[in-house]
Amino acid sequence: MTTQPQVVTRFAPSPTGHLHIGGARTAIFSWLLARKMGGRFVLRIEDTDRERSKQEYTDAILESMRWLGLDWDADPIYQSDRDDVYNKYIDQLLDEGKAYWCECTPEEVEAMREAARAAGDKPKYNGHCRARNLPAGEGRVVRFKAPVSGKTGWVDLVKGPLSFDNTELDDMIIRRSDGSPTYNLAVVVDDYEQKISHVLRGDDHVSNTPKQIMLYEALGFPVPKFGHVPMILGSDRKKLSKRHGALSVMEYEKMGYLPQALVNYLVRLGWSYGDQEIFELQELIEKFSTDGLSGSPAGFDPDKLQWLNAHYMKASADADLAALALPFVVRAGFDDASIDFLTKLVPLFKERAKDLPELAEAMRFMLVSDAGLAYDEAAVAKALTEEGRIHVAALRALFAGLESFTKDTTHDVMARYVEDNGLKFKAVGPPLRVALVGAMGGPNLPDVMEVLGKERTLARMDRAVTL
RNA sequence: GUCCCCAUCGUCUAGCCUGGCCCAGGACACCUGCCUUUCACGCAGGCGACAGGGGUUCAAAUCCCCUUGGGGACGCCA
Repeated sequence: MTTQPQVVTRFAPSPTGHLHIGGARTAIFSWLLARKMGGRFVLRIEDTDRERSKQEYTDAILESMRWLGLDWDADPIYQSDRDDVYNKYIDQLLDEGKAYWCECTPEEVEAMREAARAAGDKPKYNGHCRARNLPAGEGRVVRFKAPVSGKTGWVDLVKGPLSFDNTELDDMIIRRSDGSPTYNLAVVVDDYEQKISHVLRGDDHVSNTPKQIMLYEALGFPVPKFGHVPMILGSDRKKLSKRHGALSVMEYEKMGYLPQALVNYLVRLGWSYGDQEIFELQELIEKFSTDGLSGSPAGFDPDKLQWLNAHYMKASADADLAALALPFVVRAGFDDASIDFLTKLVPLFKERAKDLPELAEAMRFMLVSDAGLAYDEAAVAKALTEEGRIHVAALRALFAGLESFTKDTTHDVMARYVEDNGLKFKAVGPPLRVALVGAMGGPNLPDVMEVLGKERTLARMDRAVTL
């Protein structure tokens, strides 16, 4: 039986910072494509920049991936311990006359670029050492002998047919003077060795693609399919980058967003499936296709992320949301809060918050001690009038006689009280609310009382009438 | 400067490939109303876009060209 060539995608971060949302989005797309096609998703740490790469960033990136729910199929490979592999291929290119040693200094090359720029051309290396047949030597780099005519093109998964005139490209360095490979060489070698079939990456890589295709061809490797997803723009329509407002995935976690909300938001930013907005992870895998990817850049909209976050909070099981909220509750000053109590609180509050800090804040009046409850002055003035206090006191007496103190029994007591005295609910609701909550908003009173319990409910009412 | 890409409501987008069903649909945000003791949720409405100009065609958001605007890339970074 014949098998389809397996789909293998990859995410190849460079550990020079945390995983930011742009990187996270391409990682998600790549992961989705692999999962959808029943293929493999692998990781590669591109740490050839020895100056800026840090292990702690690698760890943080992997942690963010896990948090987002993206799993990978093999241990990540690190480019930093593959120099011999790269050199093997560089030597091959050298042997075949497809690359050459160059002794031009960075300053000299810069001068060439300046000259080209001045002439209105694209800044390029001028090929000074191309035909000199220099041997290896201290301080020398290896350059790739790029074709000087013709075109290099491919059919992009996102943008369709794309092509570049080879005269646009120069002889790129593939091996630095310190012996390490440069990005373009290392990517090609690794994508080949990891058998990557589909490369999904940011738009900022399109101009690297022809260079890489040349390398694939020179090396005799099959060329994978490429798809370039547009950048994420900030509110000022500028590219979102590490130094320009791109927040890291970790920061969203700290701000109290749920991973599924971030994933859903990021996926919909640049990808669509008809009019659908909400996608569970499993559904995303079923419905994802590179066909739905948009070719135009998208602006980041924090409001919509918030809306999705609110949605996923509402959709969460109470206990799960309670666990998620716990750290935020602790941070709000209640380090003795228990998951059990929070689990009872969550159903009353999850529709009233868009993120975890808001949730913790909304629950504050339930978490705080009865004596420590803060009363909003305006609310007290408005609802705890003389008449209001009379109702609170009367209700207090009725509640005190209750055997079973549940939302149903307290509700019945209130209903009967209102009816017996020919009142409107509006006359007793607000004063009771202010007595228990300290303010005018919040969940249904019977729900609040049930969770608070009889003792605490009465304590708050006692305190309120003396205010 | 050179090359590449992109262009539908404020934002994300559907529609564009395979012109007519689109005087353009959905979502976020915003506004109004309903529900409710309150806040929120929810529900029902509303506001709001085919960048401009030329073509092609009986017919263009959809195809072609130009202009404008935006983005990206031009590294011994990735």
